[in-house]
Amino acid sequence: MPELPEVEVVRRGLALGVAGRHIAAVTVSHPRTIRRHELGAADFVGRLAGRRIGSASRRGKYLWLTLEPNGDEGLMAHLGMSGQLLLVTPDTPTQPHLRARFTFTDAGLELRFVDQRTFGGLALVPLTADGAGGAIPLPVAHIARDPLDPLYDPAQVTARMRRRRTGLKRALLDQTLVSGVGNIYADESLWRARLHGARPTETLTERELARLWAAVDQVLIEALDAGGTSFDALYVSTEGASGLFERELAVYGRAGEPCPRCGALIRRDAFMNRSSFTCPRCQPRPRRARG
DNA sequence: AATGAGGCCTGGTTGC
DNA sequence: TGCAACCAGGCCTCAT
Repeated sequence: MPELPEVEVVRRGLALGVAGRHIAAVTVSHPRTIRRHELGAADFVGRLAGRRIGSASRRGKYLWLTLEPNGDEGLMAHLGMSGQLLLVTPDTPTQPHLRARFTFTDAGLELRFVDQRTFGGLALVPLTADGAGGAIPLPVAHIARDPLDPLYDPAQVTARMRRRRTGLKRALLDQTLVSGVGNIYADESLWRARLHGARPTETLTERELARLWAAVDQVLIEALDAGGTSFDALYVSTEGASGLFERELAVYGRAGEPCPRCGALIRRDAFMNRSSFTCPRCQPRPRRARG
């Protein structure tokens, strides 16, 4: 599942593979893929042709390519659950779930958006000031900075978190509080910090939250170093490579296996129509639980 | 305003 | 064997 480390791997691939190149032509083969591009496929395709790509940026799980000459527009992408941005030779056979295709004037590798479950999408969007001298796509300007952002401020996130009246894991997954963390890295971070996701946010101490942010940083960086987590092979880099972090997962997807720290059996619980994995001994469920 | 539930999607897996 | 139900889950919309 693409969360922050996976998206960052893809961003790096795009920075190396498409920055500075001129788009020749674009084709869109599934309308849902550009559902966030309000003016439709013809507008999307027409406005991209001939544009030069500037840089590849990211916030949380969103990434975007700035478009020149003005740099005030961007091609925004979200991978959803199964989106892939692949750099392939033009003669590569059409993938079963190919949704969009970008060719370039230099006849080098082309860019393909492949997305089995179509939760992902592309849109051509205006960029707006991010309040710190940078730019951010207007539709995602409300997303919080992520832990790898130089301007990310854990003390501020701690303060906001303690004002919430919700459960810890729910808050950790809220992209307007801190972005980039999804179900896998939320569970891994909570396990490392020995916190249960059902802790009411207002009961968390500064010390506990400091422990959590340290764990989040660690998990994200280690996952990035491993090239991300390719839990069901739906996530790959621009070169088609799987990430290797799955083998490092302590709890996610490991129900019934021993906790790597204490040996108690990992449990799976339903949470928000999905799953949460915890160690019952390292992360006892609080008496006053929320979520 | 803040919080939470529901819906969108497809294909692999599971159970009958 | 065949079919239906289930599951993965990020994020948007809507209700409270």
